[in-house]
Amino acid sequence: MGAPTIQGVAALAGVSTATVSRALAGKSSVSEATRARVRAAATELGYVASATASSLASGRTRNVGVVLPYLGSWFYAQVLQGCHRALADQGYDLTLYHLENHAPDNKRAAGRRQRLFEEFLHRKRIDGLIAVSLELTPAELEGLHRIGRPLVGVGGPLEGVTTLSLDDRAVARLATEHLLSLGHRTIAHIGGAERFDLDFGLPGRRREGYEQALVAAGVRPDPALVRVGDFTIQGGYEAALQLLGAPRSRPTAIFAASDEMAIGTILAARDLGLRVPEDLSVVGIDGHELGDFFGLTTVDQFPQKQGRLAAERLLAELGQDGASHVAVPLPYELRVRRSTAVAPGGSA
Amino acid sequence: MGAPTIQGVAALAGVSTATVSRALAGKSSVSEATRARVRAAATELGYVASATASSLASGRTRNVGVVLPYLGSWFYAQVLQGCHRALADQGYDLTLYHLENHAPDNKRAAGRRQRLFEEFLHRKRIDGLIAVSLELTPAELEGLHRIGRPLVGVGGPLEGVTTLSLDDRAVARLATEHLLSLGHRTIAHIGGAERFDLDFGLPGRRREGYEQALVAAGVRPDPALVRVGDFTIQGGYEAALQLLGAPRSRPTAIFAASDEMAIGTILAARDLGLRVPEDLSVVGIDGHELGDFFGLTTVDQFPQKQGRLAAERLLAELGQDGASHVAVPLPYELRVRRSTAVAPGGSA
DNA sequence: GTGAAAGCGCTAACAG
DNA sequence: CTGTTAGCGCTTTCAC
Repeated sequence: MGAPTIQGVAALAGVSTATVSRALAGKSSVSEATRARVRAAATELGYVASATASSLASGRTRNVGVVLPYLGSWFYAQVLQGCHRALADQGYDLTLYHLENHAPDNKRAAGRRQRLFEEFLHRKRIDGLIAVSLELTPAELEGLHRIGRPLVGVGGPLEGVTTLSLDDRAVARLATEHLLSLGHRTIAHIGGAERFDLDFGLPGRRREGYEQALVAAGVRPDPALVRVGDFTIQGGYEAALQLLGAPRSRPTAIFAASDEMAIGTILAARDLGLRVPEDLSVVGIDGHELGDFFGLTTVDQFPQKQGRLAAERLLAELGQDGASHVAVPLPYELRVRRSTAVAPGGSA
Repeated sequence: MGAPTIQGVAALAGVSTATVSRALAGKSSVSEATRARVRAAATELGYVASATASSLASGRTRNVGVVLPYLGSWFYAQVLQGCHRALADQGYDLTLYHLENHAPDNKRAAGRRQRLFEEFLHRKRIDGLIAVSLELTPAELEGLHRIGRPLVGVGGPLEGVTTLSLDDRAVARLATEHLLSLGHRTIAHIGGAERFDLDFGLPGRRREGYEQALVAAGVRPDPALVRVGDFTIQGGYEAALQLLGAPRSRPTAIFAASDEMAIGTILAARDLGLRVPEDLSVVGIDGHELGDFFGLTTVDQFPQKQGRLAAERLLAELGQDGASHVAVPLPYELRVRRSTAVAPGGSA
């Protein structure tokens, strides 16, 4: 007994296969009576249309690919979850393409990556693609366009691609202005090293926003107050130890470019016997789930919503045929918790 | 210009489409000379076989589904990553089916879940399925079998399904014995509440292992030393506060059923002014990435490897036709770091 | 070794 | 509103 086919349903309902197809696809050109009979037959047989056959015949797969780095990080998992839900609600499957951490000398990872852009993505299994935080080589970008399907990027500008992106400078300014408004003047920053194949210069833009806010407030940016972390708790911890260990120029506030680094900062402060926020204010970026537990003030960027918006955008482009290729700004919001307060001895 | 088809390759190579198919599929019945010509033609045209057409014709999709809960948690993301890599290395795509958190009154989530088991999984888009930590209703399980494809479970026994599972009792015994061997006698446990639709009684089994180890060492289990958390840092923190706040019967060691709860325990101890490990030893389960930072002693269960093993198992079942339906034990290993030490005033 | 031909199960004109 | 008729782009007998 193979699985039921459209033929079986047609026979049972006493109509042609074309009618079954139309009825089940919800086309308007089917009488309600017929549709009901077809539905009943389909249910009775437990019929579900074969995606492969349907795809081949129609040219639509009802499947979307998502290319994503760092599956292990909370942030990207949230984005993925947002994509998944939005797609599933529209009946779409999601095929996951994970891009591994890019160690330059890792041959195997490089091979996997190449195979992704040259083989997997070209199998016509997907109607469209969502690319999250990808910095691509020209060859890879060309490969992406060559698949000839709508493409939506999240988090970085891709040549000729609709992209949802966060205004990193504005976010960093907002975080820094929050600290300034509390009277802080010695504000340190833990950012990220500029890597080659990721982030689209994100660390740089956040640092710029930080400096812009300082300058606008008449505070002179001090390079000694800037450290780089690797966006992990540990990285933030270590950078914060350096910053807070300096006896002379210890900052009264630290703005970290990610919540995980901010949490590392809070832990470092504790280990040094500093109280947060009495002795040190800390603010991060992301809206990480742990932020609540640590009382972390942050600029939330709603990662799950980013995934949802990307999926909705892509589905829209699949619906109408004209791709727009616009840049869409992503929402963000300052979320004040217990890790920030008026500067010691200062006044707001 | 549509994408190149097998026809174009055949024409360019001067052979039939059948030969192109065979040559590219690596069948032995093609002369090396022909194969080389076909390869060259395919490369020249940038030809990649359409997965949908190939699937329809052959009945094999080269795609595997992964059903997974809690995408947001580090642990499951690791499992997924392990699956993905193993599958991709064999040329398989991975279609992700995320099962949302099961709030009993959440109609939308329940609807999504039902649709998954009755529609998405039956579209013949996948050759097989990996089910991670799913506790299913009989109807859902029946639905899974009805798709008529190989099935591999991770983390819980599914009726008539090959399952990779951790010996939770043994793991809990190992963790507890580690503490006992350091001279601890007042050992508390932070476990999980038994939920209805998940975990296969995992919290219960871990608690049993804990009690077995105690009894074997001549220590009488004390229900007052057991608290439930929700497997998060926050949950562990709160449970630990309760445990450590009791002035009379404060434990010298805490065994948490997950690393995240163990980390919460460490943070709670710090907030109470207790030193780890001098005043309190802490051990967890998982092998969480944060364990290193916090110096957490744990029983590692290699989640990424779990995903890889599941994928390899499934691919094996796809290769040979006979499903085995055996239970495969998962590896684990005690990993001693700085959070455990000899009991205060005791001796090992 | 290679080619011809028959589908895989569905959708999409085109008629009526 | 419904049926008939071609395929979608491959894989796979079955011949040669």
